[in-house]
Amino acid sequence: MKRITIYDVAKEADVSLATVSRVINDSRVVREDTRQKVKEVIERLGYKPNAVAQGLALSKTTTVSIVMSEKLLAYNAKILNGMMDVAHIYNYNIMFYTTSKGISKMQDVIESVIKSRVDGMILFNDNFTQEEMDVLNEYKIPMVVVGSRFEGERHDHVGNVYVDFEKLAYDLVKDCFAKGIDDIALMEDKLNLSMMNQMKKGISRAFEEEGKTFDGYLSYNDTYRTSYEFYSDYLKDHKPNRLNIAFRDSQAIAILNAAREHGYSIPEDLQIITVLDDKYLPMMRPTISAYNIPEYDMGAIAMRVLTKMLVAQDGDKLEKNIEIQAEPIERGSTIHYEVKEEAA
Amino acid sequence: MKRITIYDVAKEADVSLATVSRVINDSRVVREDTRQKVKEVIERLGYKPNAVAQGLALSKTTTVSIVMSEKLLAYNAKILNGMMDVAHIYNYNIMFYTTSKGISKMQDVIESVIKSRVDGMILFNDNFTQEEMDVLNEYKIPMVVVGSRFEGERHDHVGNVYVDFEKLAYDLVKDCFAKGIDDIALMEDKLNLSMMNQMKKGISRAFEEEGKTFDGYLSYNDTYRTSYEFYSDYLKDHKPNRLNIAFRDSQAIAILNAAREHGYSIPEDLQIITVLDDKYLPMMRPTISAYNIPEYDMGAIAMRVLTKMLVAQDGDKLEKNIEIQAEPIERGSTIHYEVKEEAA
DNA sequence: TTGTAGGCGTTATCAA
DNA sequence: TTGATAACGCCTACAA
Repeated sequence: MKRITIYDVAKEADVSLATVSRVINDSRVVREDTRQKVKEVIERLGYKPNAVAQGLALSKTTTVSIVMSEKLLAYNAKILNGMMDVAHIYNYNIMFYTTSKGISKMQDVIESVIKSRVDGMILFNDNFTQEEMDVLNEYKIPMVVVGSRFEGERHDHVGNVYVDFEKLAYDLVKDCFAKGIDDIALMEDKLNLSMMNQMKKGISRAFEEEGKTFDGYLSYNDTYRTSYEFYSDYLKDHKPNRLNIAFRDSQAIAILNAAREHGYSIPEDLQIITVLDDKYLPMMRPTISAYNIPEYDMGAIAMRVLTKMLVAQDGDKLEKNIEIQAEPIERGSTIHYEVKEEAA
Repeated sequence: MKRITIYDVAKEADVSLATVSRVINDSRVVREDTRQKVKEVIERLGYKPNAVAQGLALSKTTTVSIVMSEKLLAYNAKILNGMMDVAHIYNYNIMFYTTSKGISKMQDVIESVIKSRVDGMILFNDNFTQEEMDVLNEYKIPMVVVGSRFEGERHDHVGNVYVDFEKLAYDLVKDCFAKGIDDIALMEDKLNLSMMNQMKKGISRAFEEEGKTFDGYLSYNDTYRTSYEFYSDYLKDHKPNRLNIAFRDSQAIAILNAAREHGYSIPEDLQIITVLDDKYLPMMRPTISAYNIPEYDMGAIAMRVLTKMLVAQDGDKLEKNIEIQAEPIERGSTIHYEVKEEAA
């Protein structure tokens, strides 16, 4: 069961190992007939180059790591798929790391990432502290932060692929004002705190521009059950807000179920819009409006940016910061008004 | 920016690299004061052992790969979390591979897995052919197949952590018979074909034991949209079956929505039960019954079995095949009958 | 076009 | 208890 090595191939093909190395690396200096001979032997022996040895020899592992929190994993399958596909196209392997509260802290992950000498990494925003970022910065590992706008210091080795949630929220609220709605609630989502903050900022900015103050931030726990109970409770001594902004599906569904059970109808009494779309939203009755965030693309772009960073020479200018556009999708949980665009 | 190596540490600490190697590997033969000295230097220089070089020297990478299909990723977050946590506990890194129709075929993945010299791998069932398995078998890579019962040849290097869907389906149908229901439909799920087949087998076996034939297999496409349309159509010239078995949430929800829109009420006119539970099922109205499959544990167990296989000596007997129990969860979409158990 | 030899960063064996 | 030194499997000048 001994794994066969480049030596075995060389001996069998009666050439030196350098030649074998050349053919497996597609060097063009090797004569056609010897190339064929070597290839035949490789095939016959079933030789597979040892990537570990290659990595050591080249100081380059052609693997990049992706690290995200376990909690977010369930919501980011598409983004992950985008990353995986692009990584595969560029022949990068993926070292996958998750962080979880009890078991595996970001610190451990960073330690592992450094030891395994990956060429670069992708980090999900909301998943690291400034301290942790500092460690990473010491090692100057090329990385791209994905999700929301990265608000830390911009080093040359970090890129950012993001949705501008501040702007999204701002635009949404401005739009509501134009429709005469200013009774707005934003449901907290503890899973995405920095995104949450950016949303809050955007909403507040819109309010302030009208000389108003936003006070519709509803803070509670982060599961469906607790959201549902919270909102059921809330409705006992509040009327529902006219527009309710939820971040994820389960919050939106919690509002929907609780409101209906309190005799309210949607969208007449209250409207609901979710930020992150999801296949479950159109399964609800009524269907729930959301934003179309091209998650797969976002992952794909993030990985592509990273691969570009990895091959870039010093001095190459490349766009490491890319904003992803999110478009509203109107469904049954919001009322459609005439679009107020002036230009055709 | 040169990465510092064991040599740098050795020189700085004024010992040989062998000694440094000993302290980072917790060898007990090194004198306490030199250990301290070396440790201090390691700390000061921020030295991190190069896992690639270690891998080469030891012929052991302490990484295992997980490979699953992109489509399944969205449904298997918990199982993945279980695997990741256990891997982390045992200090294994994870090489993550996904297969997708257009981009990355199983064959490529196998190629990569072999090249990267992982110590073992976890495969999701329904994601490989016999041929591919044959390739893997040649290399005798320790692996565990997770999900459903593995029906291929049992080599010594493959384990299996699974839910017995045949039995689950059989028991469910027997139960129905006992309640006087024999009008049963099973919705096809193209994402999980081998599980589907095992379900079908179990149902058919139960029917045959009663001298009946099962003909309620409803086959169609695999998205919510198409399921919904299919079932809406189906209801135009069929009455709904009394019991409808769905595999995943979206199929169950499709049935629920379509049936209600046709004026049927649930569970009075038709009952629905889903195999794979999910947080969305209890959000529906009515809430939808399902089975409790401990997914996180399943992943954790699978990874644990793999790690055990990796350290096992030849001749060690260890339980590589583990069945995971699934318990029914009764919710609003099924009618609760008195349990017919005899023993208290 | 091919081969030789040194290096990539560790671990392990054997002496000292 | 420590230190040389030979692997581990590959790549790449440099020489032939």
